[in-house]
Parts: sequence; C-alpha cells; structure tokens
Amino acid sequence: MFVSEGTILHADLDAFYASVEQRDDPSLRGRPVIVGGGVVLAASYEAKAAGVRTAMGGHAARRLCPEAIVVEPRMSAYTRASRAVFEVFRQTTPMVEGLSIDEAFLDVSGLRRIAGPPSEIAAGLRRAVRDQVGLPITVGVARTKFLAKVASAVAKPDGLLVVPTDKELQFLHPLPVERLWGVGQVTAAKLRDRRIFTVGQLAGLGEATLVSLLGQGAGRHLDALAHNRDPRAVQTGKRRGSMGAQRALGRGPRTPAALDGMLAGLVDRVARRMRGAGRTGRTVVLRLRFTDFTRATRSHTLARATSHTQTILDATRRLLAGALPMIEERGITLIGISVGNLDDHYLQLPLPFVEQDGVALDAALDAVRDRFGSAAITRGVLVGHNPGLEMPMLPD
DNA sequence: TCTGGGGTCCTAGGACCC
DNA sequence: TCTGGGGTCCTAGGACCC
Repeated sequence: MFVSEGTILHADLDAFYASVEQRDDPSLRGRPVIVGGGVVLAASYEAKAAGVRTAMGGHAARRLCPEAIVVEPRMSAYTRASRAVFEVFRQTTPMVEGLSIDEAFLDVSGLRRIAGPPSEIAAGLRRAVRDQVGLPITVGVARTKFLAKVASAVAKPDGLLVVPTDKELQFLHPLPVERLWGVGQVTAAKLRDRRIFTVGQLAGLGEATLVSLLGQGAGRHLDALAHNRDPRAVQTGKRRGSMGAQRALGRGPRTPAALDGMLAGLVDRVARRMRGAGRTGRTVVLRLRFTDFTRATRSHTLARATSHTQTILDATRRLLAGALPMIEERGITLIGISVGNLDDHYLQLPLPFVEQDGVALDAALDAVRDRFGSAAITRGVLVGHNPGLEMPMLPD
C-alpha cells in the first residue's frame, strides 16, 4: 500500500561524543560511558539508562551510575567524525542544512526517481553512516522540518521513524509539550500551571491565549508548531552569526590582573578562529556569570568589522573595566567573550592598486588572485574614496 | 544537581532619523 | 508648546538548543 511521505529528513547522531568514544575504544562498548568530568557533555545509552543526563554535574552523574567510565572529551575526534558524517549526508543529497555538530536536515524531494521514496533513502543513509563512519544515527522523516525533528527524537536511539502525511496530528498531539521546539523549563512550567501537558491540549488553546501567556513571538511560534504549520525550507550554506569562547572559573576571588590574562587568552582564541574562517565581526560581547549564578552581558559595537586581536581585546578590556564593581560585589564564576555581527573578511589593498573608482578593479583582482589563488576570491567591491579595495574572502 | 562550552532567536527600551 | 508614525541600530537580558 502506498503511504504518502514527507521529503524532509532529520538525521541526529545518537549520544554523539559517547558513541565516538565507544567506536574508538572497543573496551567501552556496551558499558556506561560519560564524556566530561566536571559536567556531563554526553552519556552513552547505558549511562542514560541509569538516569545520567547531558549537562548534569559530574558528582550527581557518578552517584547515579558509579560503574560509569568517565572519559575526557576529545573535541578534534568529534569534529573529524562530524565531517565524515556530513560527507555521507552530502553523498545522499546536496540539500543539507547542518544544525549542530551532530544533526542536520536533508531535503530529499526530487530524489524519488533515482533513489526511491524518502523512507528508503533514510534507511540507506543510516546504513551508510554505520558502514562508513561506524556510528549509530537516528532519522526522522516528515513533511516539515519541525515534525522530522520530533520524529527523530521519538525514534532514538538508532531508529528510523516516518510520519505519514495523513497521520501528522495523530502522531503529534499525544506528545508532551516539552517535545516542541522552544519549550524549555520556563515555558513548560507556565503551561503546566494552565493544566496544559500535551501538544494537543496546547493546540486547542488558540493563538490569542498563547500569545497572552507567552508573548507574541513564542505564542505564535508554538501555536504554529502545535498544528504542524512550519513552512521553513531546508537551507544550505547557512553561516554562523557569532563566534565566542568562555571559561568557567570555579569559586574563589580573582584579581583584575588574572581576569585580564584570561580575557586575553579568550580573545586570542576567538580572533584566531575568525581569521581562520575568513570572518570579521563588529559587536563584541563580554559575558559574565556570578557565584549566585546570575548572569550579565556587556556589549559594544565597533565602527567597523575586524578580526584583529588587539582591537577586540581593547574593546573587551573597556567592557571588563566597566563591570569590575559588579564582579567585586557578586563574585565571578565565568568569563566569556563573543564577537557577533559576523561578516566576510575584507582584505584591504593599499592605494596603488586602485587608480580610479572602478577602473583598476580587474587589475587589482588579478593581483589578489596571484597572491591568494583564484579560489580565495568570491567577489570584489570598490569602496568609495576610501582607500582601497575591499575583498571578501571565502567563508569557513 | 551546585552546574561546560558553544551557539540561536526574541524582547524591550532608548537614540536617532525622516 | 505640544505633538505623529515608522524605521533602524544599539544594548541588555532571557529562553532555549546541542
């Protein structure tokens, strides 16, 4: 019998970091594995069975699961594994939208003739990831992005779930509201107060009521999702909008000099990554957390985008100086920075390249190609009277 | 349960401009 | 002297996600 299927796949690696550890160390297979000591970054399904959850404190996790093996995270191994998995995704279809290191949407519409129906493509994808990368992955298939994501969450671990287009609400409405994208602790508590526990109950509330309860953005958003209205298309080539780094400090007083040193380290790390990715940014954010777990941010927007370490450091130093009284008072436990408003990296060429607006553009482009290779150049723009040619380089 | 490190999106007020 | 509407940008905070 023919079942009508959606064409959006949500592919989500299972317990990603922990699975990579089990893949690379056979002695860990079948045993509870916790990645990360201070806080649980990932837990294998054996550890999850004992109640261990991501983001849980290490002490609590070991109490729940004393036999768990705790391993240090190996970020570079996870990055390599992620790249390999995304390579498999792209062998399936070019329409891949990455969501994070371990999940992506794939649009397989248009592949039916050559690769079969979405459910078969999804099954093949799971086999390919298992065979080529050695990792378990769950895939949800549905007509909308949102529902595909819900489907994969329900199917975990190591599963495949297709939501037929004529059974969407039948599938969705009995689920708890926490399954909706955007319902976290705070929103779930507000809904609980109104005796709303399932998606179906939420759908019956009506948009106006939800908006009055949660605000316009969240209210409309959740009303739409509860009725499976999600017109968003799978988007390829998305770029990140900010880059940051942070460091938890534990308790205990910190001198301004020590903080300044950490700040310099964070800025250096981020600025390097930005330059490596060919990005610049304009908005600098200083992020602080205090002993009572309250948070504060201070931000400053520069006149022009940069990836220059010293420029970013100067800006964050001014922000830090302004926040010192607050730090003194509340006690700092985390310091972080991020740079937002990211743009492509502009390469400034000295004047001689540019004789007159427009005229010397080709010559200047040739000069840059000679230096950086033609692949480095995506487009060139000549900027007003100001000095030089601005040249965005390729993204990360 | 005493808590990492990376992100995204939304809201709201104030400044500023037309 | 009192008074619009609309738009954008900036800052700060909050919820949420993996």
